[in-house]
Amino acid sequence: MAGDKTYYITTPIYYVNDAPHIGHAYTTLACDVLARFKRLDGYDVHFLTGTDEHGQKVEKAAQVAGVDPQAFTDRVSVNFRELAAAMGFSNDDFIRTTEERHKRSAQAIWKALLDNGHIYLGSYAGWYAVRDEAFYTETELTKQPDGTRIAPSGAPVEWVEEPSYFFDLSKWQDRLLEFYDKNPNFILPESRRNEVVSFVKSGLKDLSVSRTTFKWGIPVPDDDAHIMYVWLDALTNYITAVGHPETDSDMFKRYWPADLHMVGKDILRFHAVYWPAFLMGAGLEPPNRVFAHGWWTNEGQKISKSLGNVIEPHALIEQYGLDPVRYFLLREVPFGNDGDFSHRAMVGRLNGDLANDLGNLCQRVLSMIAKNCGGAVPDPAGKEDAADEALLNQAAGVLDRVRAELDVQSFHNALTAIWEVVGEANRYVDAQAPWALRKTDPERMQAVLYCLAETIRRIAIMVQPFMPDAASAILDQLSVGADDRTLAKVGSKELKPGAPLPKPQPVFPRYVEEEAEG
RNA sequence: GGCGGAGUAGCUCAGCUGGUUAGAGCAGCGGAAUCAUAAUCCGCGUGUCGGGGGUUCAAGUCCCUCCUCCGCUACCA
Repeated sequence: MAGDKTYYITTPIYYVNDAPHIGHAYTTLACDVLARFKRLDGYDVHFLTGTDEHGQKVEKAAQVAGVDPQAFTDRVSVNFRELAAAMGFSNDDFIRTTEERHKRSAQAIWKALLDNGHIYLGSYAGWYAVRDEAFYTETELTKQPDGTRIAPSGAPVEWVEEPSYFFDLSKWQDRLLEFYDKNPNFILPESRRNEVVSFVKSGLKDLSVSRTTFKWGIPVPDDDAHIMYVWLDALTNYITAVGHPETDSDMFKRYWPADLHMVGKDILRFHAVYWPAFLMGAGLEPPNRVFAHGWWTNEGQKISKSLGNVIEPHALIEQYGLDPVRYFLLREVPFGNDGDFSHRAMVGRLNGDLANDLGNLCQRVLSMIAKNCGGAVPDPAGKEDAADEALLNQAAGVLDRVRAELDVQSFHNALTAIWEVVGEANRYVDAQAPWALRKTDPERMQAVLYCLAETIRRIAIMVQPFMPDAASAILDQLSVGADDRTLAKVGSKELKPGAPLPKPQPVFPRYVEEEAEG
């Protein structure tokens, strides 16, 4: 039913064992804004998120909880669905790697890789610490005076060999470099791209893609002694969700390759190196882009469980409101950079940008209309002048900038561009002084208020992807119909003079500090 | 160690292939206005553009060097 423009965007699937925190919310939020924007821009969007449920950590966590792994993941996976609901995310699907559709898909990609000669059985050898149940590289180890080595954790290590299937990653170096070269925006930001390119240039080793030391995973086809390496399993979710292994299906042909995999910088390599190699090895196209965003600190402090300063999305929403939090996360920090979350900065954005600039703009204009125009859309009645056209044109023209910024995931620049219009509208109010025109030239006052209402309408439409509820509240107050809120409506005068308007309501209440004690 | 990035006003940052008196937002100070959520608008910055050297008619913007900070340098995900 939708048009021929499609947009497939994914979050990473979150490791189900983690408690949802600001990082998860941030990643999915960025995708949500892009998905919403593209939908408003006429795209057929598929927006995927989900949970990664296999692996040794989950197996152990389930053991500790005294339940079987499936029951355990059934329980904790819900936490991420609740996060999505709380943050207002508009994902079209929520995938879990323990679902049957995914098991089929993962085993199919394995078979394709095997059939194409990219997977072989060998043995994995390395320094293994029994106590940590982990392998370590030579460089991570410390040599002791007696010649033995110990892990960073202090655990003794031993040289062990175990059978393992390998993916022939070493053969993909040139093809990956060629791919990066031909697709300069495959990895963003550019600095991350440089890191990946230099990593690949330094040489690739074949990748162990099966495990025999634990059981909680997808069995390797025709060899139950092995389970698939969690990353091969996990990454495959992106194609499972669009119908793989039915690569001839309408869904697969429609959405693959994905337009964007959004990831945190910590998992870039898996997405920018392994994943395209896996896909090409299986005869499938790599995605169009992987964007690696940064991390948040809390009041200048690195966030960690041991410091106890983890930021919970629910707590933020509770304290500041959902839309202000969404706005802050994408406006405060250039997307791609690390950023700091502080109460002071949050309140500054909320009271400054939202309550004072946009919220008050709406309130002052809508209440003047309510009081002086009979609670209906004002009638410009041929009293428009050049200043009006200038403002309206700016409001219409900014859409192209917003679109261009979002196409490179520059959320902060997109918002800055919209807020330039907000600022211009506030200056226009002061310059036109409709409260004075009320006595001297009521018809001109109507034209001014019409221009402002129309400008606010355009702003609100563009704000929708970022702050769906607030934007909706503004558009409701302008009596804009549900079908008239697309980006296609930004550039034309849509408000009908005389159309009745509801009573104005403040959209962004100021944040008032609790009384300081003492 | 190797590779890469960064160091610009109190704070957060823009400044593309070198070219008018180096910019924005926030914070601060002064003023105007009163429609509005005491919100808005206007005005105010002598910044060694990390240090030093060089190329050029001209450098924050190119080259060399030094200092500081950060990221990557593979198999827990």
